[in-house]
Amino acid sequence: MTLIFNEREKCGSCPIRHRAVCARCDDDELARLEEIKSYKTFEAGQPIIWRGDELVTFASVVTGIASLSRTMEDGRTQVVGLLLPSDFIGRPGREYVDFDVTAVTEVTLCQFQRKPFEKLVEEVPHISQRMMEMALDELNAAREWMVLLGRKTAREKIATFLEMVVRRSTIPNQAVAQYSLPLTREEIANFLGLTLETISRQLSAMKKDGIIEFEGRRNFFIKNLAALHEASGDDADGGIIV
Amino acid sequence: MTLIFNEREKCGSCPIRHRAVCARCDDDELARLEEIKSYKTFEAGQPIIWRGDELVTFASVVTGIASLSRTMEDGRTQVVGLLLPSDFIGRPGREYVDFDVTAVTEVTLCQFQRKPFEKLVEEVPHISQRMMEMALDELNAAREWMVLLGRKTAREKIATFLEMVVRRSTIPNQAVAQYSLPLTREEIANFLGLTLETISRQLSAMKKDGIIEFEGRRNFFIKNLAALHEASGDDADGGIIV
DNA sequence: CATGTTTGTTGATCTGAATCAAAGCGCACC
DNA sequence: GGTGCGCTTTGATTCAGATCAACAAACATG
Repeated sequence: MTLIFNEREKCGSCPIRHRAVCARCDDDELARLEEIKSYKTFEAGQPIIWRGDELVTFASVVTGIASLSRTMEDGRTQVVGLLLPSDFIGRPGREYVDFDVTAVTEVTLCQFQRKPFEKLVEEVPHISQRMMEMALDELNAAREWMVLLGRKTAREKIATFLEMVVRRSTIPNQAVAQYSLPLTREEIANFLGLTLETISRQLSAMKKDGIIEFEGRRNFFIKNLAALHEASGDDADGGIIV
Repeated sequence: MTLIFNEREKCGSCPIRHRAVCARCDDDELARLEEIKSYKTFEAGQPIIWRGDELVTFASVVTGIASLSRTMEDGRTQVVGLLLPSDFIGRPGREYVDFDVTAVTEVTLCQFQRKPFEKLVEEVPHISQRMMEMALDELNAAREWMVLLGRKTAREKIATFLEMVVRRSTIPNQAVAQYSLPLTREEIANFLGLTLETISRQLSAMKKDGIIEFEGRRNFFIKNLAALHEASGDDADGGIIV
């Protein structure tokens, strides 16, 4: 459903396979990638790049979670996406960065130098095809999120968010059905277009309604998945039709 | 700024040049396009395709305006984008349609058969490159809109919308500075995540504040561009950095 | 050119979420 | 195992925008 939480793949040349890049690369192409790549780690909370910065490298998230956001002059901020392992950062063909990228947890990136990477995109057709597909997937995710932001109630927004966390959990430990919120209340609020108090209140309400159960601040169980889905405002099978 | 209102280009093989397709095509490629294309016209208000429909053709808007939207089970609807001449409809690699497409005005499409078009995308590298760029542009537009939907006030939303109309007007007749709303109050509301009453009230308020002046329902003048921009909540030059 | 129909305005009232304001809880750090 | 700080919860109040309800203006239609 979203750019948020994409499927992960292992890759020989790198701890993860960069979805956009190496899935169909031959040895020669992989070698070219090796030459222009480097790793960099950011601590939780650190900015990775700011809107308006000159774009000097592209990158793939290797571990951790980063957020893509925009902050207005008066401080209101909207998170427009989450970046998970294998997600791509950067936009071939642009000089400047469009949104702030921030490390939510500790984040390791695999960076690629801009010019040689752009050359690669131009010369290797399957890379631009893959990037097109990724961009279209993210576009769909962004549009789904527009519906959430524009038309859903606070409760529906949170239910949708929880469903997303459940659906995209790294380790789907169905046995216990225990999950973990990747974000603080405030970050969730900025992602859903609400305030942190509203997040807190709605989570409490859903707890009271027997839909979820918390264990500490981050960990939770789903006690009633059907009710959660019901509360999300999405039809039937949560956008399997998409 | 948005997918909405893209720059238009003339094209020999077609009343418009399909931004994604023919900009860099050679004669052979254009000939292949000719073979798989056909025109179709839809009346204002008519649905063009529904979410969930099987995707059988791609298309480029030739004339008119179409909207991309999602309607929830209870009727709440969110417009997630407007499609203008030269904008592309469809998603190579997908079987089904993700959002409803509706003719806002009378719309003429130039349609391409799906299979041969996908083949073309695979075989002609510059087409997938162009489509990637388009998708990335639209992604950016969608994310900007997410900020609007999630964090802007009613007045800011409408000011932003008016600015967009002004910036992207087909004929920038700066002499008179008269513009025309492409949508009804209700459509604007569904695009901005508001109700039609709020649109009407805010437009009246801006009229009272001497920012705009109406002539009939659709036509308006900007009396105070600086104030309009001020009201949009965007910084400095309206996202030229983007 | 009267008449119905759709679209837009304006007013009154309601309400969901924001805002303002304390507490409470967890957690890291001495 | 306190002590302080950053999160989180909860309560009271406000307010922007929704909702409900007329009415008016524009437009199409016979």
